[in-house]
Amino acid sequence: MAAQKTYSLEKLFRALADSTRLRLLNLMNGREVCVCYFVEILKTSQPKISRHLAYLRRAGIVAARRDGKWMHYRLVPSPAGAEILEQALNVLRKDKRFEADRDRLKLACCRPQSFVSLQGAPQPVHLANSE
Amino acid sequence: MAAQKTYSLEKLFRALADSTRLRLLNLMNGREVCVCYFVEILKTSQPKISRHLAYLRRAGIVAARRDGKWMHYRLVPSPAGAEILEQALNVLRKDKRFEADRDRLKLACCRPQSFVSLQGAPQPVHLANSE
DNA sequence: AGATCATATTCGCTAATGCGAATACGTTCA
DNA sequence: TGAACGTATTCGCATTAGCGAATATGATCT
Repeated sequence: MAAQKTYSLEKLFRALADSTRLRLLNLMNGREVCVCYFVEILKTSQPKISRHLAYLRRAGIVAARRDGKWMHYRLVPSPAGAEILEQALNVLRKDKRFEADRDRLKLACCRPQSFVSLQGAPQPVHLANSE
Repeated sequence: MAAQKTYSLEKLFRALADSTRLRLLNLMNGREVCVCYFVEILKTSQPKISRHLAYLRRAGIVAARRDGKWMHYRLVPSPAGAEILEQALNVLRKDKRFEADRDRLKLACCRPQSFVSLQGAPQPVHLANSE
């Protein structure tokens, strides 16, 4: 349909060549997550998170959904170069540094009341179509 | 052994986030190739090729071997994040743009005499340990 | 040793990237 | 409507990456 100007693989790798974006993707692996959770878990400034999410969105890797004042992000089911992305997510799953992020996310899901910034925020929701 | 300062995955993706480097890796997939062949096939300046090869070498993805005045490059058997790299090479194998490079390389191997820059140059040699 | 060849590196320069700070936008609720 | 909240975007800056041109290195051959 759309003629891809540059090598799509290069575009994908560019999108993956940043640790903040990798951490975001890792957290989105299997669930739809609200921006405020990213900010809390990664302990990073909100504009920075937002910019990287926009980057991933433009790259066609994630999709956003508005829910009142909250924005939820999830992985796009089958973007171009999906095998690579799947493989990357699998590697992240095994990496201890990224596991720590996921653990903190789970903790925040269990006890959102102990995180000031998450009061009243919609919790991440597990996605069905992910293995 | 060596403590990896940055996320190794990020490093790998950075190395793959450039079309020249992807084309080089594609040509090295399964063979050890002399620099002059890269220059001829990619129709790119020699310093540019050399710099990108140095980048891949520093990233631990390829290794160099000197043979008189010629330098041969090949993929390192099992670098960090090998699954990703393998997957990437597989995607390149299916991509028509990259296939064209490989076709030109094969042509150059068959008829090196018709390429001025390849006179007397050692031909690419197929590697055993690649599937 | 000097010439030649293949390859590597250095030197500006330009363009792209990532960031914090500030600000704008869109929604909800009083 | 206006205040408050969550999120997105803009701005200015510093760092990095990629490039062509020139030059350096290392090997071979006379």
